[in-house]
This record gives sequence, C-alpha cells and structure tokens, in this order.
Amino acid sequence: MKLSERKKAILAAIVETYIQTGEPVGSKLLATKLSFQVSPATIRSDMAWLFEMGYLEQPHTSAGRVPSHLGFREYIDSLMRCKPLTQDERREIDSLFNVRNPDPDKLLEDAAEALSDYTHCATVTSSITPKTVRIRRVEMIAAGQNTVVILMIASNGVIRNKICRMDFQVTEKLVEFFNKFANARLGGMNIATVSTNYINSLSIVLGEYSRIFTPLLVAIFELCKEINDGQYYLSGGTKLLEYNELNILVRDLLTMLEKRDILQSLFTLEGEDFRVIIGKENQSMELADSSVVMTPYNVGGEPAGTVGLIGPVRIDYAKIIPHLEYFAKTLGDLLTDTFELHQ
Amino acid sequence: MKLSERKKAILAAIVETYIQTGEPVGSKLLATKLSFQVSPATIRSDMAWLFEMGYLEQPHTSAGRVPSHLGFREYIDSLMRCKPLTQDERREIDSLFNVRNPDPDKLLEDAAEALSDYTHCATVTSSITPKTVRIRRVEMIAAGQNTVVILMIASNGVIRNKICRMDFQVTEKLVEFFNKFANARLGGMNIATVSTNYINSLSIVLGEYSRIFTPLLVAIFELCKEINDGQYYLSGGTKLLEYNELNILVRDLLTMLEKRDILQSLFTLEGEDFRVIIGKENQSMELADSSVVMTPYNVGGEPAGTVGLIGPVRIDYAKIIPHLEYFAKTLGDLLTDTFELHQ
DNA sequence: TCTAGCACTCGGAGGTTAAGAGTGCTAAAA
DNA sequence: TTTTAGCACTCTTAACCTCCGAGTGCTAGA
Repeated sequence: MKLSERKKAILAAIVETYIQTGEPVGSKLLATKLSFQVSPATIRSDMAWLFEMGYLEQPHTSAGRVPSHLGFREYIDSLMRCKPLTQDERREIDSLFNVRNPDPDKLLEDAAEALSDYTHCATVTSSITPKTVRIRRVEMIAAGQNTVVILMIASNGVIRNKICRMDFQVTEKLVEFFNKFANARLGGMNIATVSTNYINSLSIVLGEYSRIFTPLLVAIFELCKEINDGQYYLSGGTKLLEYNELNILVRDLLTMLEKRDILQSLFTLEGEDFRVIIGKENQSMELADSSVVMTPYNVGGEPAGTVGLIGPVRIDYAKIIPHLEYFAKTLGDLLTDTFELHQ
Repeated sequence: MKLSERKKAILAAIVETYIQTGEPVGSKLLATKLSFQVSPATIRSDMAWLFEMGYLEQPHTSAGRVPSHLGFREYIDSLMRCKPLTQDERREIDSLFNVRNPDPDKLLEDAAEALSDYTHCATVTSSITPKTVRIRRVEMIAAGQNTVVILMIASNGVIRNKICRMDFQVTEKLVEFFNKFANARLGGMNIATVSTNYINSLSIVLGEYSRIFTPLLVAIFELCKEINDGQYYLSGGTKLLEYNELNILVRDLLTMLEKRDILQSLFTLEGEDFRVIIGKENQSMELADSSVVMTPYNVGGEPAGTVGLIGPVRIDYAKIIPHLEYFAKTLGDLLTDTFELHQ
C-alpha cells in the first residue's frame, strides 16, 4: 500500500521531531509542527494507520509514537531532504585534517579521532587495499648480531616492518645479497599474488641460501598479508556512553567493537554512495539500538576504504550523511595528493 | 595514636569483607569472621573508634561501615598479607605471553590486552626509554620519486619509521651517501643527546647537500624524540563499565584516560616495588572511586617501564599485587631475552 | 574492659493515589 | 467520504506513606 502525501509528511515530521527531542511524539505537538493545518484527531487516524503498517511503534498505550526502524528506513530512503553543508561547515571539516604525519596509517587513525570528536559518535575508518597495489620496495636491515628488520613499502604508501631473529650471523654481504634478490623477485609484484606457493618457489631458487633466508621470505609473506588485509581504526567508542538510550548494552557493544573481524564485516560497502543500517536491521543484538552510517572514499579514482560512524538510532541523518560524505571526499583527496596517486 | 592488635585485626577484617562483598560491613557479621571471640558490642566500640580516627566511613546511620581510603591505605601498607601465587596461577600468567611478534611495541600492546582480560581491569603498560639507549641504525629508503622513508632502529629494539616528501629526485647515489653519512654521524649515539643543536651542526657539515637533506635530519630528530618519549598502551578501558560502583563517572574517566599526558603523569614510579593510589588519594576527581596499582619492570637489569591497572577501589589487593609483580617480571624477562639485553 | 540489652535511626521495599499525557472511538460537521 | 470535536479510557510517573529490618549508640551490669 502506498503512502499518501499527507501520511508521508506526517511520518517525516514524526521522525524529525523524534530525532530532535528523543521523546515519543504525540498528535497534538505534531499538529503544530506540520506545514499544513489539520486537527490532532486527523493526525491520530493517520498515525493509527502508520502504526498498523509498521512504520511506528508505541512504547505504551498512553504515550506518543516512535518511528520503528521501518519508519526510519522509509524516511532515509525517500522522505529525507539532506541539508547541504554551509561554507563554515566545510571549513570546519577541512580544518580537521591538519596533517602532521603523511603516513597513511596515522592519517586514517587521526581522521577517525577527528571525526569522532566532530560527530560525537564512535567512528571507524578503514582502508581496503585495491587489487592493483604492488610492492614498491622490500628492504632487509641489520638490527643486531642475529636480528634483522624487514621493511616493506607498498605502492599505496603503506609501510610495514617486522622484526626477525635469525639463527645465523648477519653480515653486510648477506644483507646486500638478499635485498638484491628480494627486490628483483618481488619488487613491482602485485601484493595479492604473493602466495605461500610463490614464497616456496623463491625458497627453492635460493638453493643453499634457502635455509637461512626462508624465515625472511615468510616474514615478507606475512607483511603482504597484513597490508592486503587493510586496516580498521575505531575511535571514540566512549562517546557512545553519552547516549543513555543505548542503555546498559553499551558495554557489550564496545566490547564487541574491539574485535577486528566484527568491524571488518560491518563496514563493508558494495558500491553504494552511502549506507545506513538502522537499529534492528543489524545482525547483532548489541547494535539493536544503534545506527551505523558509512560511506566510501576514493584514492586516485579507486575505492580505497570506508568512513563510518556508530551512534544512536536517533541521529540527524539529514545532516550527518552529507557531512560524512564531505569528510570522506576530503580524506580521499588528501591521500590521493600525498601519494601522487592521481589517475 | 597507635592501633592496638585487636583494632588492626578488625580493620583488616572489615577491609577484606568489604572487598569480598562490596556491602557495608556490620558488627554482627564481623564477629563471625574474626579469628578470636568477641561480642558484636565490643567490635562496635572499636569500630566507633576506627570511625573517629578516619579509617572507616558510614554511608548512613543504620548501615555498616565501609573502609575509607585511609583505612585502605593502612591495610595495604601494614596489615595486608599478600597471597603468594600458586603454580597454576604462574602458569596462567606465563601462557599470556604467547609471543607472536617480538616487536617490543606490539609486545607491550599485547601484554596490556592480556593483562586486562586476566584482571578485568583497565590496564596500562608503558615503556620508558633508559638513558643508555643508542641509535643502532638509521636508514633512508627510497619509496617513490620524491618520497623516502626514514627507518630508525634503537638499541632497545624499538623501531620507528617516518615518511618524508622531498623536493628533489631521489637517486640511489643520494641514498647511499646519506646512509653512510647518517650512520657515521649518528650510529651508536645516545638517543637522548640528539638535540636540535646537534642536528643543526650536522646540517652545516653537509655543506651543499644541506638544503636537500635537512628535512631528513629533522625527521631523524623527531624519531629520536618519539623513541625517547616512550610508549603508553591503555587496554580494556571498557572493563571498567562492569563495576557499577564507579557510577556515571566512568565516561569521564575513560575520556580522561584517552589522553596520553594523563597516563604519563599517572603511571610514573620513583623506585618503589609497587605503588597503589587509592580513590580520593588521586588528584583527579574522575579517579575518586578508582584505585591505580602499578609496578615497574626491568629489562637487562634496568627499569624499563611500568605495568599498571585501574580498577574499583574494592579490588583484592592481596591477590592482585603479587600477580601484577609476577606479570611485570615475566614481561621484563621476555623483553630482556628477545633483545639480548642481558647485563 | 567486655558484654547484654534496648531504644533509636535510617534506607529500601511495597502499596496507594493523583496528575498528566495521549490515545481510540463515536457522532456530528464539512 | 473525509475531517473534526468531545469524551472516556489507559497507562506512566512522581509523590507520599508505611512498615520492616539492619545496624548503631548508649547504658548498666558482669
């Protein structure tokens, strides 16, 4: 059954009023908020209908109505009019990126923190590694008599290192040999294609050196895997404690969000411009009172990760979504710029 | 005024019972818990005295008594008998250190997490950089046409890198030159003595190269500073939400603990074996209902950092202190071992 | 110095009531 | 057919009351 124009307006008004006040919305109050003149009784009959259809919920008989997640869904999908950003708001977001450290990991981490302070929500920034990322450089560096550091630089600017203890004496000659070998065989290679098989084949090629260098090749494989898995930064989880509507479950929610694989499965997009998961739409019951909003960002024209936030169901979507999108765009541009990754 | 033996026993019993139950302790219950036989009335008169002297507090007239922070202090300083660890407990702590990554940063971070899971408290692990730490190696690595990575390895196993964008073309020759130069001038140098002045003097020595290399020298200085400042890892802050006696202030507490300088000033020891700050003894009112327990750990015979935890005032000090000390010892031994830093 | 007895205090649980907000229904008006 | 006004009804919340029990403080006697 389709919603009539008046019912749409009423639903939208209920959602917006509820977002503002957090209280169940009654017909009398609503009558004053609508742009057209109808009596509370009329509104009541429409509200009864919206309730029947599942757009509204009723905490108890003598209270007003609260939008159900279906109501929010309808609002976000078709009723909401996004509020465009003002010049000042743009400037404010721009100023969040006072880049001190161009390291992309740090940048993502800092971005998550800034966004969390700005929105008063828990935020997540993630990077997915595009399929085109290659190994730019591998370097073995002597760190002690039996200790070396393997440093890997990827073409998207990500840098990782790993310490390895060796069971042989590290000499300058060995270092030079290995670096030449590793860069010849691995430099320029697509990170996703560095498999255990390939590592094994390299190990065989090394012949007599195989025994001493295999641990390093394994370390390289692990570094590739680490880079390929991307990163997830959660920030400002404690901000969720500000919302007492998220009742006692915040603890479970925060504990849950500390797990990387949860974040990974939650903050995944499939080509949408943005995505909102409202309350009970979430799989996990810890998120039943929260909404998750996310949007992708692009680096050099390619999708490079996700920027998202977790807040109470009752957040100002019409405001937060354009803000988040602008934030993601700014982040993407900055990364594109820093790492000369223009298309 | 000195405490008589009986008063000591009563105070200790009150503290221990309160730690167990979390409820105010009454004279009747107490009479059953004491090792000697006295009537509740006798206990009451002693309790009245302890109350007068400030060792006990009274939530309201008709409730039992609760130890004040002075009472806890007396208990911890002179009444408490630490419970030695069982074989099983030792094994359990040992098993927390299932080292995957010997990187000392990761190790500290993992240790904080493991300790937090084990104790159900928020935990902090920190490393202070001993005055004897030297630069083991500096390495400039080309990462792109105009981008280089500076990698620094310190003698205590800490590794840091920094990305620098240069305004000149990075050639192999320049890299080689700089690495030779940097390691000759900086290798083996005490990290604490790398000052802006020294960096400036190096810059002058470089003569015509000065212009292009100065940004790298600055990066090196910053890396030294970073390493010298040490690290602080907070873990399991959300564990504090389990204790509802920490009432609504947990939010402020957690927000506060996110600030590095707060942690830094809080987790500082001055040669003690362990240190406990109880409730209101803390400077900040966010910590008024919490206790902070910390103990140092040694690497290669030298103090290398702090292991600490934050929990409700009512934690089992007699158990937690030896556990924390054993944990710190294990952590220190492991780090000593990994980085061959035996004295 | 310790103990038994007793009056006293206070907080919490449980029940009751009154106020207020908001609904649903019905009948009349547009 | 749709909208409106009126009214009875429901349910929550806050305030108030009362009672019970735990625990104390005091006093007199052992």
